[in-house]
Amino acid sequence: MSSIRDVARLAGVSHQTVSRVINEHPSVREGTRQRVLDAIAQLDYRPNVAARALVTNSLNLIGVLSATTGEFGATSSLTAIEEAARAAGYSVTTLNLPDVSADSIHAAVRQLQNERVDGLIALAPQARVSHVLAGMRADIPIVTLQTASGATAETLSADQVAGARLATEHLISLGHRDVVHLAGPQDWVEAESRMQGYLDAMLDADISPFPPVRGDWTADFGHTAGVELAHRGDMTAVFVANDVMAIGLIHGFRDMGLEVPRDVSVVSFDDIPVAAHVTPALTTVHQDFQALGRRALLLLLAEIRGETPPVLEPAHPRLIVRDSTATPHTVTQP
Amino acid sequence: MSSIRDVARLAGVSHQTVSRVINEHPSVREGTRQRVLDAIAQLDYRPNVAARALVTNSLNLIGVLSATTGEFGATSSLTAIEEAARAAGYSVTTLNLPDVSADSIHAAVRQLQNERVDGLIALAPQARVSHVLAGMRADIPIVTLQTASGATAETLSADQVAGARLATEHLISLGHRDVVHLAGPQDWVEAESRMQGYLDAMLDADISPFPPVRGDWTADFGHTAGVELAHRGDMTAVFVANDVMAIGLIHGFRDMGLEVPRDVSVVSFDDIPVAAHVTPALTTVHQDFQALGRRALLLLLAEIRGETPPVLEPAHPRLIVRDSTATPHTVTQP
DNA sequence: TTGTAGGCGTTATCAC
DNA sequence: GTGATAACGCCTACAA
Repeated sequence: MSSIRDVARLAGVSHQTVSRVINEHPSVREGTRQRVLDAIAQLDYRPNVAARALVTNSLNLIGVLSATTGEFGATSSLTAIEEAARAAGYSVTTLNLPDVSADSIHAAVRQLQNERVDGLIALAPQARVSHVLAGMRADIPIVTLQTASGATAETLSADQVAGARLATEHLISLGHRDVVHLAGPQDWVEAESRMQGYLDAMLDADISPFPPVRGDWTADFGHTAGVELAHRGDMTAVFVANDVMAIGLIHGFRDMGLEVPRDVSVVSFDDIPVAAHVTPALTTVHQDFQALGRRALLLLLAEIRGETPPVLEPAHPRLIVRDSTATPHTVTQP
Repeated sequence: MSSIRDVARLAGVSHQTVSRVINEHPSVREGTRQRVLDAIAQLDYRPNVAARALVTNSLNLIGVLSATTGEFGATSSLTAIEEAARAAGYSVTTLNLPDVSADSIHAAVRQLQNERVDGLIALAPQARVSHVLAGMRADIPIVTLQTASGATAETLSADQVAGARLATEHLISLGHRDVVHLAGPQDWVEAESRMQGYLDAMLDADISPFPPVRGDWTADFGHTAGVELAHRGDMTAVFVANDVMAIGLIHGFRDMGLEVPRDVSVVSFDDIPVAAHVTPALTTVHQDFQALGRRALLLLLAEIRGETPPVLEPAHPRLIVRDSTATPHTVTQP
């Protein structure tokens, strides 16, 4: 593997001139530049990132701390982050948290710092993670994605509350009053925001909300919840915090002889790729996870470069109405 | 940020001794070792990876070249790779291919080499990608994941053919003879293997197979195919190359008044998390994508270290029978 | 516009 | 067992 000096020798210049060409320094005569470029091509020379990092003190690397388990949203955001980062000349290293204890979070951040990342994006929707992060004051910029609470670190999210309100209001506008919320895990900021949107919508309509059912995002839990709610039988609609749980919920309902939307309406959140194809097709709130990822990266780069961060208005989720909602049974058959 | 010399000064030794302690060199007196360790802790010293990489010529970095679009399988494997790599002391950088042209593949490998990865795993199920990779002879080890064809590079995969055969034989054993295969894209090795399994099973049972329908893995395509196949109406069962397409297919069938499994049976591949909860619950072939990822990493590490690669027997997919299959209509109602 | 000197933080080599 | 010295490949600063 040839070095900058080999190129210099071949081009008949000093290694410093080669460095200038590589870094696009303006004061290099065009002829010299060409000779150097030729030599570079001829030797298939590639700058050594380690050597450069040693002196510039930056590897042009950003870290992603992920506490997700391959959900659709997180995966989409991650891909977007990676692409945007490379486009900006940074490479990306990902670290999956084994659990969300303060210890593993500390260890993970420490590890990423040891790897000399220039900044890091936390793809960690659990409130606890953002809190631990906020309380750590690592000496690199950190942007937390998909988290709504202000905390200390830079945070960013779609407007989950508005989306949830949209979903709930859709049910109410159809005539539902007995609307249950199947929520996400307590610790997740998104879960809280979506619940907030539900509560807001219910109270605005002068309906007293039910105590929410706490789920864990999985289809399996949704199924269990479906069976239980069918037993209770005191609601005509459910707002579910994500599509995957909704699919399980509908399954549970069916096992108990309840059909959606004939007997119960269901609205959920995310618009995963199969949402339009399951039976019934899901009425759901669509989010642009990729845009979210790109924006997180923009924010982080601004912080790394010490620029003033761009002003980013929150993304606006929108409701997609499909087959899982209808006017309530009791209303259509008085 | 303190350096090895700061530690040396504080511990009253030479920087070289500190280096020995860090690298667990045997010949350091225990007392000295402790003093150095204390100094390290006191200064919160962290080795500079760039400086180390400069002299060892390795960043302890492995690259993952991904040509997938967030499918369940690829995502699971990627996570497993990342975790296994970190456990082995390597960090991971991911590069998503914008497209699978030879140019982008070349550029991507080049980019990863510029980043000084010690080896790379291609999470690229398209045959073309493995071919381009095999023809490139980059000067770093490359392991290709989820690819069955031998090619030149190290490859690794679950036994897709066996899994597909299992699925098809299940249909045949139920009494189906008119079994259509909704395949994956032509270029994907997995798609080819699954088709091969279908063909094998059909021929073994002395049934002449249908020409397969080419899909693209998406639920949307599945839906289109469902509508078309319903028009044709010449089959009693479909073996679909993945669950997501199967969900779309069933949707398309339903739009045309065909119920699964009453009118048509469907078997698919992957066992994604919602497979058990959609209606009807999918009979499908389960694969352990995480194990696949871990094995890919094992193979790569062996190559990087110049060891003889471990002998890995292919993973054995298994069939999970749920509700989407039944005995054929024409047989149950003679 | 171009070249020379020095140093970034670490490991390897060879003394002692 | 420990230390001095020389790289590793590059960039910054300064000199020509």
